[in-house]
Amino acid sequence: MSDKRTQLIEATVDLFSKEGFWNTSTARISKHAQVATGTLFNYFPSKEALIDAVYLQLKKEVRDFVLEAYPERGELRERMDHIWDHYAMWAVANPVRYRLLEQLRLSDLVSQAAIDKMEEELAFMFEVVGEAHKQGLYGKLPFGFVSMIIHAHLETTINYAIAQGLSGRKLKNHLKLGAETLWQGIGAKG
Amino acid sequence: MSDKRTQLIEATVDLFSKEGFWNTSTARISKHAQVATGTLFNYFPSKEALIDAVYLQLKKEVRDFVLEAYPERGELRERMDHIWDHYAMWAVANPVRYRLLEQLRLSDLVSQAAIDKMEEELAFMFEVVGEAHKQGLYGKLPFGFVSMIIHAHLETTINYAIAQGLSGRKLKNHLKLGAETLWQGIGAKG
DNA sequence: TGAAAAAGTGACTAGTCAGTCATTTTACTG
DNA sequence: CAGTAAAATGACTGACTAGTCACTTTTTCA
Repeated sequence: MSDKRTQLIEATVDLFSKEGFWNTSTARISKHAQVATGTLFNYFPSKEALIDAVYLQLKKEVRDFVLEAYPERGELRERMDHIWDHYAMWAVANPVRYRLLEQLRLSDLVSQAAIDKMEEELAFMFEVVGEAHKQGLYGKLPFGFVSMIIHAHLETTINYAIAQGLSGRKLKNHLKLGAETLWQGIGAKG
Repeated sequence: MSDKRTQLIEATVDLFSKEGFWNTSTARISKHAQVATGTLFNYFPSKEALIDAVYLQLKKEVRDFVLEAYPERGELRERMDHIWDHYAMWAVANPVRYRLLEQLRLSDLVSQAAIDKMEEELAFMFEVVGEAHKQGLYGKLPFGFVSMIIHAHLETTINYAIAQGLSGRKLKNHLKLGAETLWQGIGAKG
């Protein structure tokens, strides 16, 4: 991975976060990366390709963090908790990158190819949700609905933690509270 | 309210939904509204003012729908259910407008003044959340966290209903299920 | 009816954009 | 060193942008 490529991606993350996608021209990115405008297009054939690369880079960072010490062969609940905690901790430790990732996800700027590629690499996360469903942990709720609830609730838990600037033990407690609220809500009754 | 003003707002809603904000120029909006480019700027001093007007128009539509037959003096739970159901039903009946509203909310394109103005007009919705908090309905959860959860969960409930194309009795049942899940999750224990 | 006001028009301006390409600089090889 | 390939450069292009303004058409009302 070339040095200039990394510089360009980091400059893009920085400017997108500070100014938003739409106020960030390729010229500004090049300048910020201390590189000529043409050089950007030596590394990325188009602005869209650069955005894809930024998206994939950030997703890769999350995945790597979540997979650190991941209990591959542990109990379902243990794996779920690991993902929940690590995903949230990465987000809280990297709020700028997390926000950018969320914005990119909703923006239509990332190509379907890039999204597909990353969903493949994050498959292990979706698997645990499916596994829990098979074990009947969700009661009568439809699977698709539960998936959406889990995702939204994790996002909300993260957003609150970032807004409150939680860290350390307070963060741990909040994440636990968030998870409890979720399970209490979607858990099978009785 | 002038006819051309309405045409321009509707054309903007239409193009923003179809093409996104950033691929929609004032020239295209004018053309779509069958009006000259200059006419747009007779009605709105700038593109931003037009976007504000679109935002306020959509919010007004939601508010009017929610306030229809609103049980102003009813029990807290009755009022909450009314808001929950009507907000969601508007969204499901107007998915394009709902999506645009959500996107605008996250986009930084709407001026703070417009946001403030609308929050004032939607104050009655926030009040019920606060009232429920005072009655201790949320148990040990912090108020700010509960507010975010309620909002996110309503959004999720709506998104699932739209994705599944629910309507009629199926929609009613789904909304009830969504509300139950929420209360089961955030409700005070014991 | 006629004159003044209001509403509507679209060619135009000044500026921005993504992307190109002829040229220069750097890195490598023998 | 020389010779060559690869990398980097930045002035430039054509397409597009929000917004303007001198002008035309329509509406109003005495």
